Amino acid sequence: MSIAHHRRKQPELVRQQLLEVAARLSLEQGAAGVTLDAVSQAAGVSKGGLLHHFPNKMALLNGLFDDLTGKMERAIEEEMRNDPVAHGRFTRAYLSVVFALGEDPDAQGWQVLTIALLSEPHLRERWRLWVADHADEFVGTDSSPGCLLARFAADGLWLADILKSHDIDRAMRQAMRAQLVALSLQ
Amino acid sequence: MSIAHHRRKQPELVRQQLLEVAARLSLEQGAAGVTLDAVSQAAGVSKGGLLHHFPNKMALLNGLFDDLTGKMERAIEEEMRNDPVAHGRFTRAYLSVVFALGEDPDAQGWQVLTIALLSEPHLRERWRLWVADHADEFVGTDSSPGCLLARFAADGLWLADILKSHDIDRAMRQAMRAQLVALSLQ
DNA sequence: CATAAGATACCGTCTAGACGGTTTGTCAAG
DNA sequence: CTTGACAAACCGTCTAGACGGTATCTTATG
Repeated sequence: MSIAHHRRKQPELVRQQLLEVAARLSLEQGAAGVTLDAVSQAAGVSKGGLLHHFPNKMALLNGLFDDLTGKMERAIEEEMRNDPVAHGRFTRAYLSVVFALGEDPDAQGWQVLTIALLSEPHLRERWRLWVADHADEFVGTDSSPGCLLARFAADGLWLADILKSHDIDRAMRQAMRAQLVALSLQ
Repeated sequence: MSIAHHRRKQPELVRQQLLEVAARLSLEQGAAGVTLDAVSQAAGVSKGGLLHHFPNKMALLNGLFDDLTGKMERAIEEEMRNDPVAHGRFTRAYLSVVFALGEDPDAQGWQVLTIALLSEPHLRERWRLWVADHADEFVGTDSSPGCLLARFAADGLWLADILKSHDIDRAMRQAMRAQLVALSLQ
């Protein structure tokens, strides 16, 4: 007899809400803040409702992971399509996405979430696989020391963005990006 | 009247044990594995004993953090003393320490622990401060784009070491390090 | 140098609450 | 009228921490 029982059913929307809320909570309170109670409550759904969409907590975290890597994947593919040079193409797309991440305020949550995910051993392994798979796929064009270094530097910048430990102005960012792009061609 | 009551008291050793065990647990089971019960039991101390040395869980985590940054600090100072060139001296010391970290199998735990620590918002803030302080201290010699990039790349490599996502052979590592040292002089 | 007095280093038990998950029930849409 | 989408109550386990007690260590004093 609750309100939620009477409202229009919209499972896909609720599912999305749950993922979004879980991401926000991990941003604000760290990985420990992502509890079934907290997530379901903040999403305006009962715990039973949450567990209907994700049969257990791991499934929720995996869903989060899939969501993130999916977006990343698409952004990278998009960038690669617009790059005529084969050598280092993946690396440049990667740079592009990571740099964009640091500049878009919307994407902030995205980043801290990644840290939270990394603290879960199972998800760390999944990420390892993701990276290894991509390194493998583009071994012909993106395995030079220059490309590797460029991607490492991008990761470091991404980490710095998360921690907000340096504040780097736009000009500096662009200069660094140019230098890394040059590295990717090397 | 337990055995432990009668054994020789050795507070400093017990304290060290507790920190060591906590680090090991976070390595093996992720941040969630670091519970007062697990740590105290694995260290052969009662939970009361643990809470005598560290009045609450946060104090234990802070202790871990202090331990790690302390070691890092000393290693960096040591390296800096042996570097005659002023420009980029801190960056090169940083590179040296981070590269050494990836090569020393003993230091493996060190790394994963860092991830676990980063998932705790309070400790993430402490790390941010650590980085910002050092960047500030050496702003005269280590704030060029080259130095910044070199340190970012080192962080990226460190992340890769944690995830074991790439396996980079020794020659490649040395080549990359040489390139980053060159960057630090730029 | 012996020893009493206090400080320090623990131990073992207990508790309140949080957490992941189960079960049972209710409503609505096709 | 069956099934998918939830709600609500409940359970067992785990966790952080409080607490009171006991054994060892240190230091000051006679």
